[in-house]
Amino acid sequence: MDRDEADILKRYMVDACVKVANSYGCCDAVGVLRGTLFMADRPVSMDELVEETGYSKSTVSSNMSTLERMGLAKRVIIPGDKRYHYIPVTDPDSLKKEMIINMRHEMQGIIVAMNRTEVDLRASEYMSETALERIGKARRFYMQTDLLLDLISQYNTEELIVLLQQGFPEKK
Amino acid sequence: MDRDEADILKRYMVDACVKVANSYGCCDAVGVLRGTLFMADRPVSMDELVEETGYSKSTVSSNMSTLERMGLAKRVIIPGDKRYHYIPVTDPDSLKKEMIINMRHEMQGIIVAMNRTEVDLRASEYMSETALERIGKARRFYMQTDLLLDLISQYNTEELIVLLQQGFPEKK
DNA sequence: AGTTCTGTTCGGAAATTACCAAACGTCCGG
DNA sequence: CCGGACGTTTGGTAATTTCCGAACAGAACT
Repeated sequence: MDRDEADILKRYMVDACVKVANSYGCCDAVGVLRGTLFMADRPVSMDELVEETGYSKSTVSSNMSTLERMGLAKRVIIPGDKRYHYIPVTDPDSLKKEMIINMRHEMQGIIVAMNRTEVDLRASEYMSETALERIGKARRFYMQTDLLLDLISQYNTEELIVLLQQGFPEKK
Repeated sequence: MDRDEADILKRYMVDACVKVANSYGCCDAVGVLRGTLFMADRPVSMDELVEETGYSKSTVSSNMSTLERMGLAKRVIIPGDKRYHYIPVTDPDSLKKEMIINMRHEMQGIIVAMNRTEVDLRASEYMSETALERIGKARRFYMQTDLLLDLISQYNTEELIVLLQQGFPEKK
């Protein structure tokens, strides 16, 4: 297969991955690399990624590191080849786990901030009831969401779908 | 309450909001404004936001628009005042809805890309079985997740927690 | 009509980021 | 101990983004 053909085949995935990457504040290269990796039919070495994406070696190196950190790519060892090779992470459980970890991290950051703010507020002579109440309400939301995410992480997606589709036992 | 006192009180929330904003690829100003708005004990006009954040009017204007677009702030009308006033969105249902919409949007973008890629792949003379299989597997994951998000959006958080905590009826 | 008080948009300056090429460190096989 | 193949880190540059001030447009009031 020639380069042009490969580029045409992967363009939609690359575009979609770039959009996702951007929505998380990552640069285009992360998306391009993710899409390219996804469309490869075998583990890909760094030079091949350089070749296929047109980015420099250093750009590929650093952005593959971020993809790895995000849990979207993994290094594998090819016997008889001392270079690293990358494969995309497509395993549903890993992807789901990664998504949930990220979301919980966000929740927990906000919860910690709210706790600290509440302490400050109560110590302040200008203690605002409105602010305290708002913090209480919002914190309850974030803590509930965090708990929900924890529960969700204990089931796999199929189980969750079944559970939610059957819903509550009918109350007569 | 003087400015310094207010700044101390809101610092944790501002920091946390900036972090969240950055993780979504937004600039600091979005986070600062969100945190400031959250800590206000009444609807805030744009000049007050200018005053409290130190950003210029134009910066506040454009970034408040993005906060509104993200569903994190809302404009309200104060009778007898022709200026706009902002309030933070803290309603759990709205926040949850917004989160789910964003995630589903991401899922659907990838699904569309995969569908198009599959068409291309099947039409290609170099049709890669590996790629086809990977797309099938991944698409199933994204479609399932999308369905799950849809189901999740039909319950409120309390209901979901109860449902998942009781789990499946014990099978003897 | 004109005036004043809004908020948005525009153009440019400053700061930040993405990217590349080259230098560097490291690991292996001789 | 020495080359050679790899991947990472660094320094500089080009491009992008952020932000501000000024110009602008729209109400509401006189």
